[in-house]
Amino acid sequence: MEQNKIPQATAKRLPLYYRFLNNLQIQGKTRVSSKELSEAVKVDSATIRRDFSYFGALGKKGYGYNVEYLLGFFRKTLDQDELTDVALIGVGNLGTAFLNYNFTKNNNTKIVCAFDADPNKSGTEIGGVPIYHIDELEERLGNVKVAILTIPAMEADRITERLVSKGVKGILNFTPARISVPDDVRVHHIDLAIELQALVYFLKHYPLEMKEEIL
Amino acid sequence: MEQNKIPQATAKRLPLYYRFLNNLQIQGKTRVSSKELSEAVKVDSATIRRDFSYFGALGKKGYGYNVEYLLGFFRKTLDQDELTDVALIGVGNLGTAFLNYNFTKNNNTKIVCAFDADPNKSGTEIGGVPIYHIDELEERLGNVKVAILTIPAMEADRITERLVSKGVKGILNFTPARISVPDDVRVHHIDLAIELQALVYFLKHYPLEMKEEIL
DNA sequence: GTGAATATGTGAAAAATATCACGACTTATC
DNA sequence: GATAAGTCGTGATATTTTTCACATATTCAC
Repeated sequence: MEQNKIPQATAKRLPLYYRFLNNLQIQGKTRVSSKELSEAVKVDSATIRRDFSYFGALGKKGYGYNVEYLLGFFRKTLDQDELTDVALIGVGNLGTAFLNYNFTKNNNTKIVCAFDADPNKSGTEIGGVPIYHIDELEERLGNVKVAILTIPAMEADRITERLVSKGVKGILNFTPARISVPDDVRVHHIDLAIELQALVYFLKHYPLEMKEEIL
Repeated sequence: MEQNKIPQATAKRLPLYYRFLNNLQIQGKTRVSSKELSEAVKVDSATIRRDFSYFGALGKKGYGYNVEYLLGFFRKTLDQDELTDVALIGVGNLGTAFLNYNFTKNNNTKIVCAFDADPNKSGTEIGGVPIYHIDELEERLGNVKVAILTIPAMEADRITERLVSKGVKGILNFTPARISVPDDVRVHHIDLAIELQALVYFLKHYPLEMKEEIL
């Protein structure tokens, strides 16, 4: 809430910066320049400096940035200290990939429950996350505010409605369906087929430019 | 190559438009307005009209767009008639999700081969796609120009190098690693952990605005 | 200390993207 | 056919994002 004057483009890069700073610290590096960081994350160094500058003067001229200080700052900014609970809907291959991925390690998010329509999956667990039948969604969801949707497109609307009426405010939607939600619910779409098609389109129509990094 | 004057933001939306037009045709609709389309794909109607206008006057004032005509136009524009072969590297949960997803149905892309380091997977196939051992990459890859990377981050650099030296020009990178490639190779990063973190960040810091659709 | 090298932070400019708003044309209705 | 309603295509404008380029400050080597 503090300053939401931070451009969205910047906000989207913060987790990326955070992870690389984390890597640097693990490697024992104590300082880093915007140029080095730029090479690592493939973002223009001026953009990085600009991004950081929205939070104040975090670096030192002629020196660069102190890794530990910067990391500490971002930890607070990105709320790395409080864990956000997440629910996963749809335990197919994609859903399973999420469950096996240990988000908590580098992230402030944790998948606390998963749901699937297949009764054979109910009662089991993957990656330590219990899987419930989708019919139990309302009773098992608790106070979770964020959900990952990895179900068939056909069911997206119905499940979304149920999630929203249980108070979910953020949805990471992997289905091709463009779901409708109230204004106070945020949806990020990640459409794998479209990403692939867009890549192919760029390859054919935007020949060898000096740029990468479109996404 | 024709006109690469089409803005990249527009180009990224084309596959989305294409898919929804396809749905409309299947539903038997013959005409559609930018307003209707807008509601379906959650993109401002003026933006849609602007996007379309880069390709000329595709619609009719007072009428809207003819679904069949528009679809035919995009089919050509998006090269839906020629199939692009794709290789998949890394047959874990995420990779398997891709193999089971039938891209060819609505898309102009086809995964023709997959590779994994696990010898138990070599020789098998998933979704009709043969899986080879990663050691056979060079001999089995053939003339494939696009690859999907669903492997552990640690191996990203080495595999990328091998792909690039075999002539791959486009990589859809799902690893958290930011890979380095020559200027004529295009990489799109999709970083699942970062997407989730960004969503959480937006939820906490950008309270209930009237906008959705950040991604 | 001193000079060279390094790197930030930012005003200003550029580029990219999104939106407004309206003239022009089409369709539908009576 | 005349009127009303609907919708595109686009000039103009607004907004967002990126990049340039440099004054200013710090570090390093000797």
